[in-house]
Amino acid sequence: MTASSTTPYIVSTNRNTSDRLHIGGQPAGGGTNPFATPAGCCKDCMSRDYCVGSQLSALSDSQPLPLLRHNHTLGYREHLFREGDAPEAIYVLKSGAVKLYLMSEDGGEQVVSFYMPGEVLGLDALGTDAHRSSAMVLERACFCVIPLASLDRVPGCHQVLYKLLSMELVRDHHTIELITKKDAEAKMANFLVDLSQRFRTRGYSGSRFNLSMKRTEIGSYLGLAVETVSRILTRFQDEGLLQVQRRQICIVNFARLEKLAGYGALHWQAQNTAKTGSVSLF
Amino acid sequence: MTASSTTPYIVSTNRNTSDRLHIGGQPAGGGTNPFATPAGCCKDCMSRDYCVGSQLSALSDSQPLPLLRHNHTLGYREHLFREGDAPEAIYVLKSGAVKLYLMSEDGGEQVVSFYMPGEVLGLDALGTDAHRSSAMVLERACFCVIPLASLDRVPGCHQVLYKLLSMELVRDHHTIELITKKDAEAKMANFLVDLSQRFRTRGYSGSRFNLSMKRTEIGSYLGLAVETVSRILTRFQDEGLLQVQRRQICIVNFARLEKLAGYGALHWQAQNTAKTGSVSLF
DNA sequence: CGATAGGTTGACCGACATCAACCGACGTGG
DNA sequence: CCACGTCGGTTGATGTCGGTCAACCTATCG
Repeated sequence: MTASSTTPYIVSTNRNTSDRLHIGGQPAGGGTNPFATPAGCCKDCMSRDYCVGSQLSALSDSQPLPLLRHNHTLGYREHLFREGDAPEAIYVLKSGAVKLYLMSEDGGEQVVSFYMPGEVLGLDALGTDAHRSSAMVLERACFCVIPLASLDRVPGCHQVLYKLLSMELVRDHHTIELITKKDAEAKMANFLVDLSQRFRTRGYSGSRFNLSMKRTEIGSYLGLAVETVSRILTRFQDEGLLQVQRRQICIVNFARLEKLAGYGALHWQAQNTAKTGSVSLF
Repeated sequence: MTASSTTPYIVSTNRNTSDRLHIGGQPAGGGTNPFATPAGCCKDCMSRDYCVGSQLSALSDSQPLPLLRHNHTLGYREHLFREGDAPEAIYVLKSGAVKLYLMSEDGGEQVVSFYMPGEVLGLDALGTDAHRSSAMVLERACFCVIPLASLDRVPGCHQVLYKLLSMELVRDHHTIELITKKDAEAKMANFLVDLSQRFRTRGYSGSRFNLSMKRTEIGSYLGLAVETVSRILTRFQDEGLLQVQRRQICIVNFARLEKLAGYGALHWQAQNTAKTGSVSLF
């Protein structure tokens, strides 16, 4: 290991060390904790431009969002909430990475989605009495916590929450489509393209990043066996699409990956591979 | 075919005839259109007890829900809304059946979910500027239409809407689990058990009903080929689990079907088949 | 009556799960 | 510091579930 021994593309990055508060790319700020929210208000927050949560407090720009507990941090494998917990707040992920998953009675877990900085967790319990899924930290994470009780006091918050909720629904629908209609290769390509784009949006490199989840979790999310995930990753590498070393990914040929993501599916989807335009299901 | 020729269990039912406003089971009322909402108010609506939409106007029980256009009806294959349409309202399905689906650029369609009377459509576009999915009528349907503009005037509606939205989210998560972790048999069993329970909730028979969707649509929803759906259905019949004739289903051994639905998955889920208690993922 | 759409059935085979062995990284304790 | 166990990841061999192709059946409708 120790990076860059075999592949010059990949720069060694410190993963899972305690001081690492960001995911992927370079830390965008130099300070101690660049992701600390200034005053319980998004106005001066550096994540503001891509943070979907910031739309909430954008409403109350004049005065800071009340009752916003900020800079709540959790370490690897800690839970933000678990199935059955009573909903108390919604959480804006500021840094790190989180997975949302279901637990079947037999112990098997089903990863439902991965969350990146700027995304909002806990919405799926909004009107209910209990969380129906668990959220576990994959990479030391820092949150803005907005207690449900305080939401009422944010005028106009509903529009924003509705939007976030429906965005999540739409995302899930795409996930369903991805899982049912595409073959393993397309699933992986899609997954990587999606990650890449989300990293880029956040100001990180879209071509060099590291995965915050293990193969098992990718497999669970995409409905593939670990071995398949591994194999496809190395196949992609052999074909010159990307470089991979454990969790570190370096996308070499994004266009081709994108093409694989869009078509290359279960045969009846194929046909017009001619189309070259950007596909981008997401 | 012509019903009951081979299987004594199944009673011939008139499908898709113009006067048939309900799905499955027997019509619960004798009149002309038993599903006509009385006065734009849920108070006297016969679907009230199971209608999740009724929670909305329950809030404003004293005076009827304002601006509620009711008894909007659509025929087979008509669209309630399409991908790209600007959201105008939310729709409570009063009778009939609807499918929600996505269209991939290559023309393939992905069924995302099926809706039954009492369920609410259009929530996934609430905070947004366009529908991201299409809703097509599978069986002549009748809706209560609640224009988005009028929602504000219903005090306390947000709690209800949040709840509906998160319920939908949770449902989708279960769908994802179903699709990724279970084998074809378990998927079908799950699908049927789910349908059965929803019918029962609505006062119809949970053991004898007919499907409002064709095999293709079931296949798309579950991520299976049509042929597989067909084969598994006949296998279930051969094993004495149910009787099937085209769209008509009569569940004979519900317990065993339920067991298949819960476990019987991809091997690593098996193990403790000993447990006999009710499984009910849904 | 023929045309068409939905559904069933059989034969075949390929993608992917499964099983098993192995490897490197990492943490712990002697 | 090394031995060792554990965990995550890779790779190969093998089996099989379910997708694909093709033919056929049945109901429905003009």
